[in-house]
Amino acid sequence: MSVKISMKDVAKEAGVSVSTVSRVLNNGKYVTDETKNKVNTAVKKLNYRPNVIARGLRTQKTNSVGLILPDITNEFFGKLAKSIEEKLNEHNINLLLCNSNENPKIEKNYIEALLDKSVDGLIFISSGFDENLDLFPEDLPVVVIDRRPSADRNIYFISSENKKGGYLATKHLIENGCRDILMLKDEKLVSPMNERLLGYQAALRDYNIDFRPEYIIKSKIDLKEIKEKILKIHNKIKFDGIFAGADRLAIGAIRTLSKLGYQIPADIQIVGFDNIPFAKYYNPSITTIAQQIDKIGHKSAELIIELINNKNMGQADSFYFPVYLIKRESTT
Amino acid sequence: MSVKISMKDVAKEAGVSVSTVSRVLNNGKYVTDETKNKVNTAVKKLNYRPNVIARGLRTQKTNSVGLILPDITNEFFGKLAKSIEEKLNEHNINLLLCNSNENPKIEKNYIEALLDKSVDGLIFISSGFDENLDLFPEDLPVVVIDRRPSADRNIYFISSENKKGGYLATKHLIENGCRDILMLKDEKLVSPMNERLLGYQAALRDYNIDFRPEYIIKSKIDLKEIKEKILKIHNKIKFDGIFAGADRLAIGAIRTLSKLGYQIPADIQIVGFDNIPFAKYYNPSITTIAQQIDKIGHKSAELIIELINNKNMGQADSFYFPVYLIKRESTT
DNA sequence: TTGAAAGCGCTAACAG
DNA sequence: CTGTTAGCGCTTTCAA
Repeated sequence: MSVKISMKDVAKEAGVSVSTVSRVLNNGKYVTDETKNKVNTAVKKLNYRPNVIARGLRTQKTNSVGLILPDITNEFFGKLAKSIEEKLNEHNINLLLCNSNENPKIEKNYIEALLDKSVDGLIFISSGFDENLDLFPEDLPVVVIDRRPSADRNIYFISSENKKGGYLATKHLIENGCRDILMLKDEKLVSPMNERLLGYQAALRDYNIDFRPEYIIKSKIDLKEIKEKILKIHNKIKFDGIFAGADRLAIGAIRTLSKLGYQIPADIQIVGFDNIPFAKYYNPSITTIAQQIDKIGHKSAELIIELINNKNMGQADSFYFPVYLIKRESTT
Repeated sequence: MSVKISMKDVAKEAGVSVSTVSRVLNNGKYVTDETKNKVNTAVKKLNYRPNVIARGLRTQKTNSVGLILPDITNEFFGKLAKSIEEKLNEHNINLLLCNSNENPKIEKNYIEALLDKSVDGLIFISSGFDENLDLFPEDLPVVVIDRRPSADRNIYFISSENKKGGYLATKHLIENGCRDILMLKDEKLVSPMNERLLGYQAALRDYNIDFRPEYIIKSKIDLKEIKEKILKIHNKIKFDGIFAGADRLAIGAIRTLSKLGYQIPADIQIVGFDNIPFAKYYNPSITTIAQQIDKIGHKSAELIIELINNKNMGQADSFYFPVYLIKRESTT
């Protein structure tokens, strides 16, 4: 079975020329039903499958899209990847997935590899090193998600209403009686977390609570590191509420504080961000800000497809998806 | 910048022929250092990058490997994908990732798409529908992970010592005093869970405890479904220990039982499987059987590379990686 | 050591 | 409506 069948074989079998076979396979315009049948029969009989490499060489299209993201094991990116892939698959577009591991060097290699592979478009979640954006050719369809490029590039961007999320979380804590509210965030300079921080600050301001920089706790989004940070500050700073910029941070915090003897939410209330599946099943379950990951993923896929089919869409747009608070046991 | 540079341009710039350029780029054999220099200079100057599509058409190699797995948002598969990708990346091989979503139909489409793309090899985690294995051409390098194909195919297979894991978990519970031990497993007929079940049964036998089929609780690996199952049986069946075939199942069970008022581990002890990152940070932290996912991933990648480079490796092997128990708070 | 030329499998003018 | 032909960019004989 392993002998490769080409269009030539089909053409011979059907008694027509290769171009006719090609026509039938591609759109069927200008072909009699009879020839069409002959060709289709031959295709079936020989079990012919077009060689997409050859087609790609000729058409300069590969029907593939690259996705570069920082870490597939992070449930946010994992779900995003899944929903993007789902949508692309509906359109018979393949996804080339690349983990940059938050490493600009690896990210650069991947961008180049994907360009070499002639992907039709690129969906990009930055590791935070904006210079890599310069690697994209002008005419390559690109959609950036989640982490906004700081430079004033004319680029499509999709994310959640992060600032609003930070505001909602903080407001919820304040209205529940918290006055000394920590924020847990990552260390990135440019990231959705900074928007969340802005929301946090805005809420404090609206409720006439002073913002204190030492209440911002920075940590990688890593259970172990956040544990160490909490241990380090819990008896130096007095606090009755925590806005964690990611559910992972919330989990690390809850676990650590519980071990220290604090009651959640009686002593300390906590709000997370992302609504990862475990948030609902943690002990206690975690109040969190939900992002509509599926919508973001599907929109990205749809947008990249649109850009591929119609490269001149003019001024690039940004899209921000709504977030909402889900009340659970970690707040009163 | 967006004008595509081809070998022709480089040849012209360097004042040599395309075949010489090709030689320099590929191995540099039979070329004077002088010509080599001229070519390399031209390559740099023009910022030339070879067109991998054209090369693929010519050489029938694509330097890419397909990975089909059931669900990237499952942390086990996510980590696996990451470690596979890592290793392949070291060898400049690209990974085409496909989510079958546990759906044989989608899986079939992906297999065909990957074959069409002329991937050099395929790493495969089955959705459980063995017929799809028949789609692989005889001469395609294939490595199957985790879910063993039932048929007697001559195929490379890699997984953990699942039976031993089930044994260790159950033994631990028994030695901690449990006598009525539930096992939580998925509903798949062919899967690592069945090996784990065998280990569970073996341990019961070794300790002279009767195996009772009604103590096997079947559920999708889904927090919500396991919750429903637990609610349904907790006052029908008396039990003092649970071996959960996956940490997700353990989490669903712990959460549900806690809400019902049971103390973990005082009333009921629980052992999970996989050692997902959250296992350590759950409340209570979860005793679990750890798989060496990185080793499995790296081995798969190395193996597929070997198979690609040397297709006739004769009789296919199987590899089983050790597992071990990590003691945490969910058992005494 | 180098160059000319064929051809991988396909699509897209162009001619008929 | 169909066939002939050129050529996408590269590698690989073959001849020089």
